[in-house]
Amino acid sequence: MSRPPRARESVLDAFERLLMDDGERAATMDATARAAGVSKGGLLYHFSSKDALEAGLLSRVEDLVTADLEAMRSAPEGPVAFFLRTSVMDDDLLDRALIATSRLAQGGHQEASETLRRVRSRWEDALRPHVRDDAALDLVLLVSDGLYYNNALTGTSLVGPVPRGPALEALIALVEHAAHP
Amino acid sequence: MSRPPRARESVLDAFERLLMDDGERAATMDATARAAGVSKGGLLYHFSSKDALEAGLLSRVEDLVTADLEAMRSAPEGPVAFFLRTSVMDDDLLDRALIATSRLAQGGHQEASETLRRVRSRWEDALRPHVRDDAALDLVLLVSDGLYYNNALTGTSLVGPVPRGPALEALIALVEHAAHP
DNA sequence: GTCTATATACAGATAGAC
DNA sequence: GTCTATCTGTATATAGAC
Repeated sequence: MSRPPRARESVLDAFERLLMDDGERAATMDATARAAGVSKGGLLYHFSSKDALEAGLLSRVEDLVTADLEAMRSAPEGPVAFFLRTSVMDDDLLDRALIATSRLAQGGHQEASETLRRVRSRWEDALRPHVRDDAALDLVLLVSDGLYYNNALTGTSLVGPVPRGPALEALIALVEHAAHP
Repeated sequence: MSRPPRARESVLDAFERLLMDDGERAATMDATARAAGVSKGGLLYHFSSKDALEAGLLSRVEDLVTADLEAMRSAPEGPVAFFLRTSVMDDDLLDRALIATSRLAQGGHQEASETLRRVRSRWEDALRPHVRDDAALDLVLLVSDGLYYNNALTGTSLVGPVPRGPALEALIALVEHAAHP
């Protein structure tokens, strides 16, 4: 399990950022290389094709979700509240990777869609024991999806319609009350 | 208030469909013309640039939302249940236009993002009198966003993770119970 | 109103120097 | 490992025939 080269990670970071901020169309090899501070040839040494670059992003997502599930299991406030709270984007590694992946998926990228489905199903399995029934599980997941969707729309910028602070706490309390067994 | 030319509408339909099914990148002028059964020159007669084509989609969305708000006001089951039920994609005119618009928005299209924000705010205003408080309003809107997000991901295809039939009824009941004044 | 032909720009990818 | 130069395909847009 070797640590990946630093330049490779910078390229992935830049690719994510471009997908988030400007969308799939703007996230070209050229723009990614420029944003990462390498030449196109340099990028192509680490990722020999656009497909390889995209695959790199997807595998990063899976790793980050594994870590997130671990944190969720041991969260003092409980998995449901933890899950909802961390669905409000904090610009952390997982949030960025997930939004970038959903940009790819919405661009028709088959494997990106499958990755998102698989990720959602892993969360589903982790949350199921902590909610009353299937409707409650749907509720929790859909609220989380809604939060991600809004975060993805506003990109990294400004204030969106996503509840924060006391409004977020009230929302979590409401969902918890509706969802708990 | 003249009826728009039929060819123009076909072009918009094709553009929507391409955005939904294959994403922003695939929704080129060329592909749109081909799918609408006209030549590129023919398309450019109706929409003199890509910007004009995108603007045509956005103005269609606003019109459809106006009609939807009218229907929501007079829905027998009440605005909240109507809103949630129609957030599960039925492949109707509004659903298609909205998903296509969100593809544009996620491609970095500024006016598309603004249109979606404006639309969301119109729904917000229509729903506010029918829910208990702000947290309940957030809940209803976020569940709807979550439904749209999942519909948008699975595109027009197959079964996604979106609840249907009895599962949808259970979800609506749960949200109604949590949200009603 | 709708077509073909073409100009210009930029995408992904290859070759090979350093 | 990283660079420059270049090939090939395709996107938007223009010009002008029918």
